[in-house]
Amino acid sequence: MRWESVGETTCSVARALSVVGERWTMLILREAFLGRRRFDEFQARTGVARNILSARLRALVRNGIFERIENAPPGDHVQYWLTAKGLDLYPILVAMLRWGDKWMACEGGPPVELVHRECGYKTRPTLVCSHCGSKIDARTTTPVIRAIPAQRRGGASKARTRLNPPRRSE
Amino acid sequence: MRWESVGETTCSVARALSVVGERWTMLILREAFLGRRRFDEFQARTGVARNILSARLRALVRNGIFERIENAPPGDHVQYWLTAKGLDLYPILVAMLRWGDKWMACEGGPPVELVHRECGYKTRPTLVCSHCGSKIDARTTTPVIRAIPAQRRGGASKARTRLNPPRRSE
DNA sequence: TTTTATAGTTGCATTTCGAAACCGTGGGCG
DNA sequence: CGCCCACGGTTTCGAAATGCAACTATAAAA
Repeated sequence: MRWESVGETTCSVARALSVVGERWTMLILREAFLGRRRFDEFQARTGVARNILSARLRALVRNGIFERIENAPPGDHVQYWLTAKGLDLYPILVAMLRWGDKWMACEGGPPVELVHRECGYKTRPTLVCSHCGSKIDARTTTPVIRAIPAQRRGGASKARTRLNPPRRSE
Repeated sequence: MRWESVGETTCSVARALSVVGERWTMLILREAFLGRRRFDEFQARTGVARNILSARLRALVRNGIFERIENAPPGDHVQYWLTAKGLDLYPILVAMLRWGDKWMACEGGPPVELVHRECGYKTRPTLVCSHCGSKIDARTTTPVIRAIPAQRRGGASKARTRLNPPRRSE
């Protein structure tokens, strides 16, 4: 299977990855969420090669993540603005930030912290249940398959695996 | 800049991406969170080529995401178990799932839903502020840079960009 | 003994990436 | 006018990653 066809799956994760799953794309988006909007800014901040950046930006515009604005003041430069669809990628970025902070920490603590402007305090955004409001993790959540996602091979006989969420001993 | 060196950045997002940012990796993890543990299961479910899968699994084990267990019952097969570090990637996957559900929806609604076992209800996990508990998004949060992340070029004079979070008119 | 299942590895054609050079437009300026 | 620079790319080309199929190794089953 080629990577380009993961977006044609019925899986929402795969579809999301078809938009943001390429190398550099999330780093470009990181810069966008930090307020950068120009080609050369993205290039200098992320270190991505210019041709790759060009291709990624084009794809992101095509996928409705960025809006490309020419002749934008000040200076009439080209600018890339996050759309509502793009802004909505924020939780993915934050989830990566939090995991990186926890498991790949630099010496001296996380280089970026978030402030929640509504309450004014530093925040470490957390995933909670939309129903009961308590914290969510892999152990306390069960996936329920609704549509059968196109079995690749027919072999669903005795080797059928259970769809239980993972539970380790530790 | 080569992709392999993004993990040496001080940015937590980049460091996270150095572990889960390769093609196929998140799809392999999706299957892991669905309870798959075996090589051929991952292969059949994701459609990734076997050599690529082999390389990804090796890297994930090296990075402490999977634990590789040989001679595991039943059947003495090799199994890949998520470690605590791996299980903690769940919010990233869920964030992608939620975004895909919202913006790349299939006809007929999302193919997978989540049930929160603690409360017993279907849940759509949401990111909230760890301090005040209200919903978080890109508009209501401000990043604060703590350590200066190694400027690539010196040009931080008048062209210095503001570090404001993006705000669109729409 | 032969077949099957599992977990890979190998070889090779194709695709993508990465670095640097180049290009086109527009402005500032002497 | 003629020159230089900033910006936003594109082009070129060698290097690396990917994708597919075939092959291997090991152990169990038939």
